[in-house]
Amino acid sequence: MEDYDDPFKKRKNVIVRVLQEATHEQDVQLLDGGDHADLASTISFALARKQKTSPVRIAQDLVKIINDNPEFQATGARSEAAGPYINFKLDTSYLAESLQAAVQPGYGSLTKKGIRVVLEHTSANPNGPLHVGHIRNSIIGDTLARVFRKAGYGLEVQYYVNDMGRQIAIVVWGFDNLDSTRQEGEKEDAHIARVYIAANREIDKDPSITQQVNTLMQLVEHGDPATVKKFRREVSRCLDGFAITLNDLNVKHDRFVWESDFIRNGYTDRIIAKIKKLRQAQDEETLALDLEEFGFSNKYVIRRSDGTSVYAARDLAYHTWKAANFDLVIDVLGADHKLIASQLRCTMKLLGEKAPEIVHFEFVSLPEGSMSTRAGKFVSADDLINEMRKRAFNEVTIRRPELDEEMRKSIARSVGLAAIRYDIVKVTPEKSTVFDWKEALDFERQSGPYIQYAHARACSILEKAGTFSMCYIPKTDQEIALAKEIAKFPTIIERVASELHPHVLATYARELADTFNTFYHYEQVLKSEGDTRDRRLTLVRAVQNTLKESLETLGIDAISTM
RNA sequence: GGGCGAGUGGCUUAGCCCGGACAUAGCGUCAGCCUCCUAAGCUGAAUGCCGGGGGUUCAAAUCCCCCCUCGCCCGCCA
Repeated sequence: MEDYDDPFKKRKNVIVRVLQEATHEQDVQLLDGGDHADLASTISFALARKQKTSPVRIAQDLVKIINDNPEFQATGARSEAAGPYINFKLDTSYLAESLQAAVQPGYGSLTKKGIRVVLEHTSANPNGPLHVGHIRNSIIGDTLARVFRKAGYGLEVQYYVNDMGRQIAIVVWGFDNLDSTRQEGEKEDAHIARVYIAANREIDKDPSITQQVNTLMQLVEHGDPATVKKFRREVSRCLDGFAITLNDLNVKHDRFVWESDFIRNGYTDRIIAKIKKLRQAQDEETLALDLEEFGFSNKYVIRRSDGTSVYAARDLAYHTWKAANFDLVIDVLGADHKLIASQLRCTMKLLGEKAPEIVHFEFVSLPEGSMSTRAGKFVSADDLINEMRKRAFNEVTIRRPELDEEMRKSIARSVGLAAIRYDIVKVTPEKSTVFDWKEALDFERQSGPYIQYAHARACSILEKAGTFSMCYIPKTDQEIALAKEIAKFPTIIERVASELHPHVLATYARELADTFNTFYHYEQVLKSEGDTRDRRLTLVRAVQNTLKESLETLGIDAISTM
């Protein structure tokens, strides 16, 4: 893909070509030079084997050839041998090019790709409020959505509403049979959870209730108007509650897609008909797929013996619809969906359809064990948000007592949100985590507020600076270090979109803030004079803009004072 | 029992796909820094057989095999 014309990558590509020419090797991957250089090559080791010479000798010879190459000279880079390693050091021209891009609004945006992507995330069952496990899904999903937009993809974000599951039938049974009036000031989703938990307790006491729940499920599948209406009403109320939470988290969906629609519009029947024709189909009492040849030991059931569809059938119908309308399908799912997601992917391929890319994240548990809506054992996202805002408000009041209350409240909302989103997105999705209040409420060092603070500092300097002339050539070590960090941003966006790893962006934003804080400590900006002042102010403008773009891509407010 | 994921200083964590030059950072501990652009900050010190054992390689946290521990999953639930 021909993205944003990255000044660093441009030079790297030339060096790769020159190196290929000099060595007659195809595979000449360059690595990060660390402290030694901008880029480095270890090709000498491999050549030493073939040529039966010492790698040190080879490195020395190669450096001579490379430095004589006119194409290489044009990049402004120079190469030198350090033992067997070949180090490449770039001049600051690429930094100047990067900085010019970095002061522009929207820095980091890549060129439009003309690829339509559908991203599904959150999709929690509407049987109780979102908890800290669900919002790991929301925050990973929403961050990826922001990255994909920035990376130039056409994007639609969907929430798949499971409105015909057993859990919802239990909720409906609860409203029909238990004392279930809403309490004063109770949020809709919390109300649903209370009834759901109570209904489950009744079922535990009297298992015969299960029959009544089954009846409700059959009625809804066959489209009984009164039952459908009840299901829709409770699910909608729960979603109204979710909407408040998601809005507080700065998480946005473009469309809510209802599972039951895929029964009504005939998609599920159609997919069942297609599945029947597969060689792996077993159409007996139930309709199921035998996927053993693909390594699945259990049957993948599509239709029950009573003729009703199971979740898998509707999910296949939904994914077929997505595959038909988009170029790339991405789902963000919890680790508990790994098996069924790979069965779904396998089946989609058998049907000749585009299989979704799945981003799995591992579980969030509590110190006392795993969370359960059914058992009422969870920390709700709403509680977390409220606690975080309270903490942030206290903190702002201590630091900025002179600000009026409205202002402090507004800052506290942004800071609280930053703390939550960053705390969750900073760790790789593959790692299971234990929710820890103390850590979540931390506003220091590796936190969202820390990055916001660096941004606010930069804003403050710029505000005091007044007008200045842009000067894009960094000079001192601190200036160069900061410029190098700023220059990485577009590559980071590209990497996150291809690896589907949003924590990479979180790490980058933190490292950028670190580098700026160090710069801030060592180099005077406003008190410096002439070219130096212009140069440093240009850097501050570039870092401010890059921090802003990074924060906003993380769904965090880039506030200018705090 | 089988499948998937994780195991990195006291705690949390990056790097692993694509093997290279002293393993990233934070918390905590210790020692410093506000007549200086926002101290939600900065500097320095101590703390690592990168879960264990084999192997491949000039070179392994990274690749391969075995084992151990933890999490998730293996339903005519969703």
